[in-house]
Amino acid sequence: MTRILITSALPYINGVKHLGNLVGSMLPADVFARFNRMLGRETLYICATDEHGTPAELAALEAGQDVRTYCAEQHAIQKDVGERFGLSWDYFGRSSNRPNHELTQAFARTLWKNGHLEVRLTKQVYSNADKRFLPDRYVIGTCPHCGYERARGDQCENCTRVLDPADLIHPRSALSGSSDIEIRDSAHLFLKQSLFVDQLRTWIAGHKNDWSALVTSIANKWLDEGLHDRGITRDLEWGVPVPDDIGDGKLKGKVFYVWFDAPIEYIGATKEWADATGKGDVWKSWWYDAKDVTYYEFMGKDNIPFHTVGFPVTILGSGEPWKLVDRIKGFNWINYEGGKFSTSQKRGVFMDTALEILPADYWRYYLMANAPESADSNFTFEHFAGVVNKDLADVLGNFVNRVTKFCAARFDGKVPAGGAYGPEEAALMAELETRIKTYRDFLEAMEFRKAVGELRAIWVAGNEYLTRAAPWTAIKTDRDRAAVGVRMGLNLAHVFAHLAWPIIPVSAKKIHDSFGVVPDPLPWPEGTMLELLDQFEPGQEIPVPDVLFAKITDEQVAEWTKRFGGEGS
RNA sequence: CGCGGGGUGGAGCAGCCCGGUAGCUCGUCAGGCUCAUAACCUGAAGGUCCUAGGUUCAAAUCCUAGCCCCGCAACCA
Repeated sequence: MTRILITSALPYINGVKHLGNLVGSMLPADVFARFNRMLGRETLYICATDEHGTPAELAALEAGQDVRTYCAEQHAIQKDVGERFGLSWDYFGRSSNRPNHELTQAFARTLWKNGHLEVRLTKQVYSNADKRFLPDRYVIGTCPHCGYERARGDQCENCTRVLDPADLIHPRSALSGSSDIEIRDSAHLFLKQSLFVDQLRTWIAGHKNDWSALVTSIANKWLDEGLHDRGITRDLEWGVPVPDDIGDGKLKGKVFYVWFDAPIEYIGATKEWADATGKGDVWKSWWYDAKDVTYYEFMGKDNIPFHTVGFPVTILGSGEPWKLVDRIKGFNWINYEGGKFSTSQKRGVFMDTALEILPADYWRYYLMANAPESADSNFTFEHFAGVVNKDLADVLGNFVNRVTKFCAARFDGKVPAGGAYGPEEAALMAELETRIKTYRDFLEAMEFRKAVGELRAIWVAGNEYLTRAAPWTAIKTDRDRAAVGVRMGLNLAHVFAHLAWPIIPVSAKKIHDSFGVVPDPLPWPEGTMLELLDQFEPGQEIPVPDVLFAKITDEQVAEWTKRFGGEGS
């Protein structure tokens, strides 16, 4: 049987991620992992913090902390908030941990041995004031083309021309503002990506039908523009050191570029998982010569080039049977109240503050129902409140509430006996059979927006049925008829919770608590509709659960819009 | 001519690959029901499918040109 390996793009270490980061990677990966676990498939969902690179060093500097301490602290924070969001990763590792160091160095050694790396002398900007090399974007100066005074070293955002830091007039450090900078020669390792263009093209073409247009078009774009050889080392302190046996000693004190080591951490974190759970070498069976594994990656569109070109070159270049990704699920952006989410400007809703105002399931449902799959989508508190109130509170929450309350009022809160399912129930079961199949197919295809739409339609079918069965009317003349309606209603609530579990696990569990259902993960509801919808023995007590979803008020919408930097702030 | 995505009733989306009288959710209006979180159910109104050409018996769907919005543009992650 096929094993399912899932990774979501690694969240960068510099602070808690916002909803835009979440919706494109970790959340859909989690939903998909839960879905696969429900189906009884052996599933491994791996994630980790991406900790190396200049921004981490700078963030640590700003926080007044040693970079190691900073990363350790931020990792703990992200792990905690992720878990509180219900992210069910099997392991949440760290790219700075030992397994990734070892694997990254091993991959580099193999690439070196295979002749795919070479040492080149490059010119790097060094700031004497900051005592560090500056990446292009941290050098600012006057644009030689248009005279714009705040042009960055890589590009002038005024005239959009691509620049070299050496072109800038009056170059200075973006960190300290010091113009005491110089150009130094620095040796670096380059990965000869250009050798792999044909292989990549064939590989990508082979996935034309199972990757989205977004993914293949971005991948092909990079190939079409000509794949440059890529520098994979940096003049930094914090990172995976280049081993002495690579590059004839010319690379002493350098580290690998964060984009070289970060994807390898997918493998590294799997080893961390195996180490932590006493599984020894099992980690390797997921990655090496793993023909029975289907590997899924989830990411925002900014990450696509690195997963369709960068990381695959590392794998292909090794010449070893490491697992290449099978299915890539790419997402567009989610914008915030008409603008961009911004970590630096603290604009938008972040995972930790989101949980301060509402439980995770509200966010999980909304984000999956509006996942930016075909185009960028826009988050507004108004829209959010509308969707949550309608779908979660009115359609699902109210359904569970009305059926359990009626059961409590008229049947002592016990599954009623009497009567038998008839044509009305048969029609409902026929509809649900189709819809549940459709829902499952959408989840299987990672079409989350459509899946949630179908889930909602399933809930609506329950409300429609209840209106037709009208046990509150039937009970006046035909107690058995009313009993049938209530029994079916209770069974529906139970099945609804099952189906919703991948998306809103906490709420699903709340419903199940009333029905005395305990397994975790829950099995996917298999079997005939009759088996599914006639599960409870008459007489079983069904307590009325607390209101599942409180409605969001207009006042809250106004307050949150203001508080989180929306329009008018 | 840098690249990619998008432009469909008031809002958010599906349909476009494989042409055949425009579909879903919200919102609005009317009705029903009264078990329920003023909820649920039924029905209705509302669209030049960005623009202009072209192909075709027939185009939201294919082709051409243009306009507008968003993102990316590789050593920033």
